[in-house]
Amino acid sequence: MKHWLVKSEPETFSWADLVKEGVTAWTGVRNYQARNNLRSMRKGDLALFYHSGAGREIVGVARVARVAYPDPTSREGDWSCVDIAHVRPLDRPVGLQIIKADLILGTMTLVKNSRLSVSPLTGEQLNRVLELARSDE
DNA sequence: GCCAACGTTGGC
DNA sequence: GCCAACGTTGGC
Repeated sequence: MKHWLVKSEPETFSWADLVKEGVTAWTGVRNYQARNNLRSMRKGDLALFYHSGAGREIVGVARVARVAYPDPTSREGDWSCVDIAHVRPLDRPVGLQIIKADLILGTMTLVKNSRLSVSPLTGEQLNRVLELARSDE
């Protein structure tokens, strides 16, 4: 199974919005690399949910509920979206500063290319985030 | 609010 | 095909 990180400005679409909706169409991606990542997703893949801008932290775990299909919000161009389902919040959000300072997480695509809205995660990175999210230190 | 990084566009 | 100009994103 592959793992992912998806990113959204909380003012636009927040974790709370996802919790409220349960499942949402992850539309509006207009970047080829991000689109190709969407198309590589398989049903059931886990995706960490990151708040960019205000927040700058990973706040929850989501799951791919439907594989890529044509983005209904796209009027031209070859764009895709997937459906994302809420799974559970992190006990403790993992902030960008923590991520950058961490040996394992420092190599995340989020750090290297902060603009990419859909990026892959290694299993090691996913597990590390979940570990830090439940740590009390 | 500023600026760096990145992607896209268009002139040549 | 190259590269300068521009727009967007996101961290600070």
